[in-house]
Amino acid sequence: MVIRVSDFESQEIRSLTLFSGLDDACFSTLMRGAYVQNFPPMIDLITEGDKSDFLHVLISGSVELFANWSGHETTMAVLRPTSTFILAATIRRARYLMSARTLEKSRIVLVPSEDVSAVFDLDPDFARAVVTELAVCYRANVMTTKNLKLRSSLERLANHLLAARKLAGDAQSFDLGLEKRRLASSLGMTPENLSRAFRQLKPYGVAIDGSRVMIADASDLEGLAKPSDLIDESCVN
Amino acid sequence: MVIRVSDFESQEIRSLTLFSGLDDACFSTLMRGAYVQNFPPMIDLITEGDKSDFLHVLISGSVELFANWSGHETTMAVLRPTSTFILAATIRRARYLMSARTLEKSRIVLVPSEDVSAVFDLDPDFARAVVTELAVCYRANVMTTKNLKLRSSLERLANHLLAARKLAGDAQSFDLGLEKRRLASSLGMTPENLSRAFRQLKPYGVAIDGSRVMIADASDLEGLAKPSDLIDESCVN
DNA sequence: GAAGCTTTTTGATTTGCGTCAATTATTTCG
DNA sequence: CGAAATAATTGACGCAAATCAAAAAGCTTC
Repeated sequence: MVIRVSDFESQEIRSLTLFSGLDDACFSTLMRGAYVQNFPPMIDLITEGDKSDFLHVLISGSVELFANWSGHETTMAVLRPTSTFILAATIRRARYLMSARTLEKSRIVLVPSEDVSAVFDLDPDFARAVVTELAVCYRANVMTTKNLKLRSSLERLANHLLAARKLAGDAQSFDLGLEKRRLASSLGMTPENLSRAFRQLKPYGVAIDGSRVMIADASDLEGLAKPSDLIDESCVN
Repeated sequence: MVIRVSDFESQEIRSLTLFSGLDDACFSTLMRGAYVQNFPPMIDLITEGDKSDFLHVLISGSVELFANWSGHETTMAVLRPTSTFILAATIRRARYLMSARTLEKSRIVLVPSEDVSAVFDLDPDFARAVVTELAVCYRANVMTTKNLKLRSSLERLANHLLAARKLAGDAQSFDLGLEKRRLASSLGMTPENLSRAFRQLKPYGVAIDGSRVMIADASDLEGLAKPSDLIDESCVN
């Protein structure tokens, strides 16, 4: 059964950079073919290698992008609302390079690839929005690569914590927001190593209780992390 | 002094996917403001952190994209003709995330960012070409991340050699095409470790003499490398 | 609230890979 | 061409991080 996108959600989707510049007619075209779906946690949404059919928009909950090779699995990113995913595959009409699963109960809008393509040609503003969104994602990916190749796992963790703190409005304490094993995988390390890394950060004023992180003095941690806006600019997708 | 783009080079640039669909008027607009420049080897073209002003098109020679952090440097990619670079920064009008330098004597076309932007709005075909190019680059980057996170350095080398062999038309022997230390950096390893890795590949029929690589039996090496078109699809940029 | 699961932590051990240092090969350039 | 510089290789060593194993702590679920 197809479930239409509600007006309320429409509003929310519209607030995304990808859709904000769009004129009403075009936006309606996109939403007409789109449908919303609720998913329980740990549901596979897409599998790498499959052909892409829909642009996904995460409205609530959280989604993990991950990849497999030769028996190994790695977390590529953890997405939170409101963000789009697999835009590149949608545009290329190519096979997915990553798989996706829900982590929490999630609400997701699915926009048919053909509609995205059609509106792209119809509305120059949308075209510009798509290319901007893609450029942002591209740059985020470059940052990921730099992060992996230039930093040790301890430095990656330190920078992640500083970024998370910033996202939490520079709060003195904040929630980790995801399981530690997934954080570990996303940072390119094992859960065991992450656990030890947290202890190594104690002298820098980092305390952790469950999923609650407390950073006593951010500038202390920054001394170790050496954050750079050419690597750490917070960009979800 | 501004050097115009020759007709011959014009032809070559046009053959790029980015420009192929473009109508003549728009292409002329782009080329009118563009200029060509010759660079000796080892010349810094752009520096990460600087604001982007030009879309770069490599016509001949080769260019290294690299990044620095806290005293470390890593090779992000080595480009060969004909390819564009820093398209994402151009579109976002943002600061470069990577630096670039010539490796060989190179000929490069510089297209002002404003012109790219203007033609993007003017010509839907160009808009589509830009978004396609960007999507390709994005996907290449995702592959890089998967390569780094899912494979050991030996596996990365093995897959690189198989990809290079393919690029050389499945020739039994081919040139490495870049210094070993840059290859090492681009694969995320040290020169010393690369040297050892080459020796480890001997039992798999890999021989190396200077920059000449010989692969006796590709299928043998594939047994180790386990190449996947979701990671190894050859895409330069 | 206890039983059974999963996740996290901790410790012991191994290993892949980086670092340091020295030698050999290769390239550059006067 | 030969000297100097740069790259590549090799060996010894150390460290970061993975693996293995087991205990502890958190979650479910009935």
